[in-house]
Amino acid sequence: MNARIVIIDDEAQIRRMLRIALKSDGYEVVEAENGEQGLAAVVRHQPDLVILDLGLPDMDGHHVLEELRGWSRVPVIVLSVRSGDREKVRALDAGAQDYVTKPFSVEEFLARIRASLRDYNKPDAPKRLDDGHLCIDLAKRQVCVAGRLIDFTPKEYAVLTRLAQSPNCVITQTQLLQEIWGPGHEQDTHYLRIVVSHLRQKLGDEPAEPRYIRTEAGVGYRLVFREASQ
Amino acid sequence: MNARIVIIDDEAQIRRMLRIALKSDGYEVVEAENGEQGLAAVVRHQPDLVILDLGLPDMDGHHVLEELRGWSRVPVIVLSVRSGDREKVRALDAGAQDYVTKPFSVEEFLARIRASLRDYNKPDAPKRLDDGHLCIDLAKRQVCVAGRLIDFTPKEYAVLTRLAQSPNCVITQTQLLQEIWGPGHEQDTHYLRIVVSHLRQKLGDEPAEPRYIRTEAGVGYRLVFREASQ
DNA sequence: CCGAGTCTTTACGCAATTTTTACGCGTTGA
DNA sequence: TCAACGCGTAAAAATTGCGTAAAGACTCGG
Repeated sequence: MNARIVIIDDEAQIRRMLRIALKSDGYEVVEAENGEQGLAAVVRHQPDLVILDLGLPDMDGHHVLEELRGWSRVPVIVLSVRSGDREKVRALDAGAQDYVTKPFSVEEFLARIRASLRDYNKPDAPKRLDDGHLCIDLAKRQVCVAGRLIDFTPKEYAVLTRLAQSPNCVITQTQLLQEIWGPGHEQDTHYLRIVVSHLRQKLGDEPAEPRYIRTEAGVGYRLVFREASQ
Repeated sequence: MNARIVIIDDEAQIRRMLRIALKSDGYEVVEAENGEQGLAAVVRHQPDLVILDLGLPDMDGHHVLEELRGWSRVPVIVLSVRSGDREKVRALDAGAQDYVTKPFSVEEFLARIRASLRDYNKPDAPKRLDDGHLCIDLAKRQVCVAGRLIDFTPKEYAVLTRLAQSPNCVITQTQLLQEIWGPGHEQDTHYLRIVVSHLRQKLGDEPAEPRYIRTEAGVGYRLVFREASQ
């Protein structure tokens, strides 16, 4: 989960300071001391964010940003001693997420990094289970069986996704009843049997030899998933 | 294409300057001179960006941001005379996209607005949906059905486009009510039913087997789109 | 100040979902 | 062997939520 950050800056001092600050915040850091190295590092390490100094020895920082934007939309925070409007406008319009002028406060800089990562990495958790036959898309709230979209009632969907959250693990009856029907329904196990029955019908599961929802007698249920992706 | 921007600032001078600069760049501008007015304006005008001054007469700017983030993810650029790290870190971590210290360069400020608008409107949000029968153009704010332009009331349009921003995903009733009717209306689900009813009529959708707006009972609604083009 | 358009309130028929009730089947243990 | 128990299924009854219409309240521009 630790974000990876590429620093492109020719000053070893700045790199050192940033590296220490970033690592202590749990980021993975990759350093590059010129534009060419920087672009190579972005290709190689696929970072979640890039810190780019405009004053590089081999090529103009604006040029680096321009080239980068030709094939990547990774968020870039530009760093510069130059504080002229023109520079800032140019960098921001070229696709930089933010522009920070040296000298800067480390705390503020880290906060700007957090903001960039947060805002950019929004579509990050498309949780999905798919084994070719059954596909559960938690983000879209959609379930397919053999390519067919299936409709579920709220309770049915809740039970199925609760099981899907911990594939291949037994979820106890009490747990399911408490979490879905609310406290005070721990004894109503027949609700569960009915819902599971409907689920198996819609999933094309035979209760004698169920492919997906296995019964653990007296305990609870388990969703069996072979090729579970993350 | 014209983005709408809400300015929340108590100083008429600053508002005036921003208004002139923003309008000359083609933005639609709405002004508010305190926090309460500002929040109301965001609910009412559904802006694409918010400019928020931290020094407001009625409530703390941080508090405004906090409340706003409870129900909206519209990008916010914070404006302040205070330049302390703590302030900046707090605002950025609370969900601000950017933090600009007064006095500031108008050119730079406009560039930061362009950057925020550009970066925020990127994630998986197609500006235009078209399946041959229904065409939703979010940029032009136009909707066609079978080649005919359709008129919608503001609420109808807001619901439709909110659904269109995440095609094929369920948007919960609470989400729709909070984002469009504002906080405090989470329970008024019948508003939604009425608006959806009107939308289906205008879209030529039968509620029994809806082609476009599908009901997820007890949860929310989903805009079904097969051939979503760019 | 008025009227058109919009939003809110109110009301009611209908459909879907949940809960209740009932019954058959296999396993287990006395 | 058979009674008790947990499970699965199928129906009903009850409850909840949905869709629509229509009337009153509100807003805004002229």
